[in-house]
Amino acid sequence: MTPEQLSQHLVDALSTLVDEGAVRLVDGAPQQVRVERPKVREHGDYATNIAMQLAKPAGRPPREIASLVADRLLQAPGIAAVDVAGPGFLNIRVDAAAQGVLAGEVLAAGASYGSNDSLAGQRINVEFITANPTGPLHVGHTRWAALGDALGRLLSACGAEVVRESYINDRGAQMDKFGESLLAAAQGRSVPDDGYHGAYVIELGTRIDREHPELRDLPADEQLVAYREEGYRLQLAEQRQDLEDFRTHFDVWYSERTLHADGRVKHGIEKLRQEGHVYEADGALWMRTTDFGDDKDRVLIRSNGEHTYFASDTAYYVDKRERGFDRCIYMLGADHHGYVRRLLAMAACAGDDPDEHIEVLIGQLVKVLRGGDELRLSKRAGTILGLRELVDITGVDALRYTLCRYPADSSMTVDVDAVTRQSSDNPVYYVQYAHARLSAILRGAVDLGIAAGERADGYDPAVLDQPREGDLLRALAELPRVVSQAAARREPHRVARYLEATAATFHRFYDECRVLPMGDEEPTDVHRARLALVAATRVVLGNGLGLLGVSAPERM
RNA sequence: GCGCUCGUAGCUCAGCUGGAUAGAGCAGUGGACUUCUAAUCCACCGGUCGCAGGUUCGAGUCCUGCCGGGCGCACCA
Repeated sequence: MTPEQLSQHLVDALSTLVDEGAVRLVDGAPQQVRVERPKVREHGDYATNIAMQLAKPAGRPPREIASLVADRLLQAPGIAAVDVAGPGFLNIRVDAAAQGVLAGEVLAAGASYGSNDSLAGQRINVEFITANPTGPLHVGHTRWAALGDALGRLLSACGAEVVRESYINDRGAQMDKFGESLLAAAQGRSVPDDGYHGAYVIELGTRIDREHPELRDLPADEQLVAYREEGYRLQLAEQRQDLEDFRTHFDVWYSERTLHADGRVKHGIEKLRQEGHVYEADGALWMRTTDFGDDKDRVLIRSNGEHTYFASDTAYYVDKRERGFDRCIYMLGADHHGYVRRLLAMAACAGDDPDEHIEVLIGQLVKVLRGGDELRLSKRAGTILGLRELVDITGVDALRYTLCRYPADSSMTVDVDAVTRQSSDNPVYYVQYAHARLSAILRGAVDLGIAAGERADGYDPAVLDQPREGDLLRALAELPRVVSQAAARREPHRVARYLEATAATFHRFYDECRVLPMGDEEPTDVHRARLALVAATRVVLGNGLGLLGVSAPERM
């Protein structure tokens, strides 16, 4: 029995009570009842506080309602016991056989177990890592790469149509500074103070000089443009390669330049003008974002005729909506949180509902410790520990998992030395080890000629009546709600935490319950049932790791 | 000054939109491998949930005010 099925039994029980007039509720019986897994074993397999919630509207003591629900619920199939406890909790125990069938359900669903249709029909655009193509990606980008990609996988698992997008800031003054820096480096001059610094600038500059000696003869201004463009091309290619190697794939790389070149900026501003939120003042063109909660109005076109960055953003948003996305998710660093309000106001100015069509997630910055000191991440100062270096040190799995483990809105510290040194007690290995262990058992079963465990119907669910078996079954039953909740709340870290808890539950099961027959022992129903449970657990861990983009090894 | 955000065990962090005795990992102490992977398991140690009020049957969680850290407040990108 899954929590969802148990919930339904509770809903049914309550409806019956309301229909019979045993409980009077103005709004009728609730459509949903949440069941939770108690921390203490004595509180049953599942518990609910529904009676306490209904006490006030029903005008009766919670324990009295609980008692009525308990009697009714006991008549539902698969319910072994229902107790009223404390102020009015319902503690529920589920029949072993009813619980045991879950292993078969997991096996039947296979790779799709955990997926659901809670977001079916939604077209979602997920934008993350908006970087300047002027240097390697740093740790902050890396966090979003892991988290953004995982969120994309989660939303897809909930049935949404997801497009992952990265916006390229390839327009503006910083691009020229980049070009100047590269050229200076190529000519052996020192890089301007306000330019880009770091070893990669020297390397890139000299590389361009080496590969394109013909640029030496160009006039200075053309030389600058050539360096800027070649540097852009090479740097972007490197970013993309680094991300692909990190298993983060973008469906669309969106260039800010093309927004202007294709006239989409003009179109976007026109759209806002039609909505009536654009005006001219002091020789500049403004958007009246204060109509929708912004602190002040924002300039789209400066009095000198140049478009602001915000104008590009506006056009980009309008374009996303016109490409058919119901919802646009932005994942921004904490240093941009001051931008949130105007983005939401901008969406409202475009005639949209900010609660419905746009969503901004803020990720706290990542601190990096190395040698006990905090590393300041400045691209210009050249003190960068990049995605590439981090991956080289820790490996893709460990880094992705570590970055996915924490909620985006909490700051985190990555101690490079610790990650390097402790690589064997990183939680990712704990989960992966469980998967490898499960795989080893299943290999052993094949060797012994017991293949029944792989089949959904090849076992007797009723023999899975040990506490550790029940714990494990209930853990497996959680995956669907973990996935839908993690997706709904945009919190991939819940998947990681769930995997750790489930791996722990499995390790305890393994410690106490022998799965394969020993020696010359003949396979029994218990062996076959436990094999089904083991196979189901492997499916769950494999699917969960997949949602985080982390590999599920067969051996370690 | 205004705004956003975070303060939970020695360290890194969870805490399932208000539930029962606040949890993991690491660090520390002590145990468990003749048979499926010991990268594992078990036990112990460890807390004024920043502080003070408030809301209610019930608050780490919601509200207010302080204290402390981070970040942001452009006709910059």
